[in-house]
Amino acid sequence: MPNTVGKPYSVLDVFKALTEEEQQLVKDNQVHLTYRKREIVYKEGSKILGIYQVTKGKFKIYKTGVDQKPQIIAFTVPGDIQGYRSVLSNEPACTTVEALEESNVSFIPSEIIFHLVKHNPDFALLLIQQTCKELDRANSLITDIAQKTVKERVAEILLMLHDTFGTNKEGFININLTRDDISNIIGTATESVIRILRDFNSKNYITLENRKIKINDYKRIKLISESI
Amino acid sequence: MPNTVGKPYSVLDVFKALTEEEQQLVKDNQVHLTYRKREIVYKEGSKILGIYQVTKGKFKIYKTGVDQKPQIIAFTVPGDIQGYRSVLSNEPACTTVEALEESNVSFIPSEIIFHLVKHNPDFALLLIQQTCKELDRANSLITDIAQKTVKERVAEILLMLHDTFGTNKEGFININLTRDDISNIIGTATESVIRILRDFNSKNYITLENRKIKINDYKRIKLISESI
DNA sequence: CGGGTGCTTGAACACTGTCAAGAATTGTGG
DNA sequence: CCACAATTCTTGACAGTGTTCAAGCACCCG
Repeated sequence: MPNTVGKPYSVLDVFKALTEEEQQLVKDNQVHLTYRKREIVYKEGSKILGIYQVTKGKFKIYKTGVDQKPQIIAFTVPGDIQGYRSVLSNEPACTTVEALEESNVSFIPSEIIFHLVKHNPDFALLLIQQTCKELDRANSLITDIAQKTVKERVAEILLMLHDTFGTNKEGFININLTRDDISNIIGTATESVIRILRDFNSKNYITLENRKIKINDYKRIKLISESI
Repeated sequence: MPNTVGKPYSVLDVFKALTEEEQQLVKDNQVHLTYRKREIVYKEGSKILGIYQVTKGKFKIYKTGVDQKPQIIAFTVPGDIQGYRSVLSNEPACTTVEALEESNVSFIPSEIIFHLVKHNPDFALLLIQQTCKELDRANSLITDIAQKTVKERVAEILLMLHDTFGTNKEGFININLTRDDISNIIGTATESVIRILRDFNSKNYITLENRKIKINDYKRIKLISESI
């Protein structure tokens, strides 16, 4: 079975199941919000009043672990919805959502979401499928973190970032993460990430330019990520 | 936020949302199956044709990782449903389900589940909530494995097993796992688990009797699990 | 009661984390 | 837009945790 951690993030457009009337209902009740870099949409433990669909930009999703160290669980891509777990289960948020750059979201109040789930089974089904997708990814991440070495995980995360966010015209991955962020994805020390990136760089598998990363030898990185 | 890995498994009875008529439909279409120790309900990658509700016994749920090494993702308790992700997303199973002891399940064909999701929004909502619960647990497990030491994880897993499966009259945890199983939950070498269990045993925090484990000093184990 | 599986231990060593210090980059206020 | 402050990055040395390998023992099942 191929793991799914390394697969690019993809999104089910859960709203495609809506009737025109329902789409209008969403439109009439949604609120557009803008977040600047480092701004927080909601915090782990807080009550939230609706769901957030990302329309532009990127967010990191994390939990707070030992000694307040954040553990990054996921990233968003445009189209992603966040907060629906908390809303539908009527529980406090179990993760924090923080903007990585200037980003926009559309906020849709809980009542609307409940109304849609209650009246549109296709919408409910898509929501279940989206959750299952996330669960599958989480399970793969567990397996990876538990079994792979730090070097393998760094390689894997590079591929995932590459495939999820794409590259600019020079081939650099379209995301601005600190070394610390990367270490908080794979659960290791910042220095370890730095050393491994430097190592890949010196072997020319990747090119580093401050926070920008270009993958030169995709196949090689792939092999490393698969413990070969 | 308290982590949820250490919390005992609990189950939402998703079928409580059914009307009498629907319950009868399930009853008329379900099939009761028995599995002996080590028997496999379904394997990662296989197509499955319905969902399985555990009525008696215990199963371990795992993914296959590097070098075929299994990574245990979860255990079942009676009432748990398995396979619904695969069914509802119409994708191959992403985990393997294997009996830890003589166990019974009730198999309910996909069509019935789809019918219920389509016609009973409360059932759909419960399914979403159940999935969200599992997702939250998975996220906590990621954070734990990524950030805690092996000793802390062993302590945490002991508490989880204790709280999930309870103890017999002598105080031993009601589950029969090999050291290898335990190492496959927390992602470490079998020898490491053995050494740590021996250490806890020698300090009288726990009592070992072959595969049976009794927690003598719950508070101490709790402290260890929280990196204190 | 024999074979297989699982458990246990020791020793060597590899990997990763921690600490500290300095360099580079990024962000901010004027 | 510049200068300064703050943050992030980098490197080295070292410690410690955890893995691997190997060998022998214990338990359990047929």
